[in-house]
Amino acid sequence: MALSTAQRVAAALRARIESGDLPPGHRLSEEALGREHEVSRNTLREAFRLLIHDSLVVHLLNRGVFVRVLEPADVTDIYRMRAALETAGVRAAAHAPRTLHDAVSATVTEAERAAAAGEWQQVGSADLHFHRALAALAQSPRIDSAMDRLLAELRLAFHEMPSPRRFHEPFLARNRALAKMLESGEHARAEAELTTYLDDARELILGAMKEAHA
Amino acid sequence: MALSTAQRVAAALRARIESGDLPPGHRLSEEALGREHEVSRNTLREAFRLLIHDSLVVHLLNRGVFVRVLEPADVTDIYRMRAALETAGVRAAAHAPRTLHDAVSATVTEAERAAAAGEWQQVGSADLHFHRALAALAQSPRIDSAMDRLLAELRLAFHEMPSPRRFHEPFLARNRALAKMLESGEHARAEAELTTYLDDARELILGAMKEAHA
DNA sequence: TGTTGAGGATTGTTCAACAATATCCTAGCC
DNA sequence: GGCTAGGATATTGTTGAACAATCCTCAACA
Repeated sequence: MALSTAQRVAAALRARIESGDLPPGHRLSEEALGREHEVSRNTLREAFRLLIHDSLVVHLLNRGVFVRVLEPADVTDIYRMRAALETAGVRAAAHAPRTLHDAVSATVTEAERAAAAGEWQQVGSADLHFHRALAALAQSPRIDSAMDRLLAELRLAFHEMPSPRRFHEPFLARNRALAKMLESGEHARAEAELTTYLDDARELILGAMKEAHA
Repeated sequence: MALSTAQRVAAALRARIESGDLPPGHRLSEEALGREHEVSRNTLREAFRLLIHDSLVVHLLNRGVFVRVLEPADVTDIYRMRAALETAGVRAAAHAPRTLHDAVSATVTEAERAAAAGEWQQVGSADLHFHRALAALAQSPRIDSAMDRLLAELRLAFHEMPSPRRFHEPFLARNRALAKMLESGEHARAEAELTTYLDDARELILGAMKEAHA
């Protein structure tokens, strides 16, 4: 067993949350989930703690854990921190090894292939990979894991998106452009573009959220 | 019951770690500590989880929990992420409300007062507060809590510092200068100074660590 | 209509027993 | 002498249970 039981259960729950099987706001009953996944309450609670650390769920005393509901303020906040981490990556691009640059280009290609196939869900995943690769240019394990957590949170907001295509399509070309700027060493321009890019993306998500709740 | 047994034990362990009674790298035996603190292993494990969240200890599957030991690579990494977050704060300084700017100045004054009193331990705390205040200019709760965790980790490295005064004294004036640049709107200059500032601080810590291990 | 309180359901805490795993020690081999 | 295999031992992982504390529901009541 390479993974502990709690880690295994946490991974399963994470998948169920990200797939929408366990929707935002849903309460995770200890008794029900313990029965479904065939683990004791103690182990399940340990799994919950792992998810809490990823802030995929929130814990309310004596009330249990709930799948996180993303408020507009959360989206704004997440994009602020993303901007900080991805900017750090872009600024360190000059000192990053070739493998990390190649990884950035690879994610753009991945997104373009998925778009050509009409797999807009996959385009979304590739887009997240692209931004993770940008932050990875900073060569910092702590930045990497912080990015992973942020993007996992953000995935919760995507559930409210009506049309993945309408959201992701405009960014395909911008991702490619950004990757090209990094390749050619136009770091200052890349940094400026990244800022407006993230501002635009944030506004699109906030707009969609407002629509969904109206 | 205001505090659970686990919280009480966690506080006791935290004190023992910070006092050096439980040195970095030391394994926290469930059986031994359970006997000493007169709690069951399960309760002790709950206490461990609280310490893990503060990253005061690390958990290795089937091997137990160990008092965290900071490697030079960790210090380098922490400073990379600090640079990303504090730079984000400085760049957002123009849009930050007055109260946040006042908070920055207040921490500088706090440090100067402690230095005048010869309380170099307090100067160290004030310095951490200063950097937290810088990051806070970004107005992002997630950045704030990430900074808190980074600074808590860094505190472990301070244990290896032979002379708090020699480390902190040179930065008193630089903190004041940085605060002044922000007040007067010299954002670009503040950003540049912050970068070299953090590089210098990192090298000082790395040097002290190398000395301690030699 | 709003409030109060009993009760039932759920989580919080702790425990001790059993299973799974790592570590250490010894014997045998090169 | 140094090294590897494998079994004894020590330690952590997991479980189910018991009990306490808290929240929620819903009916009775002012």
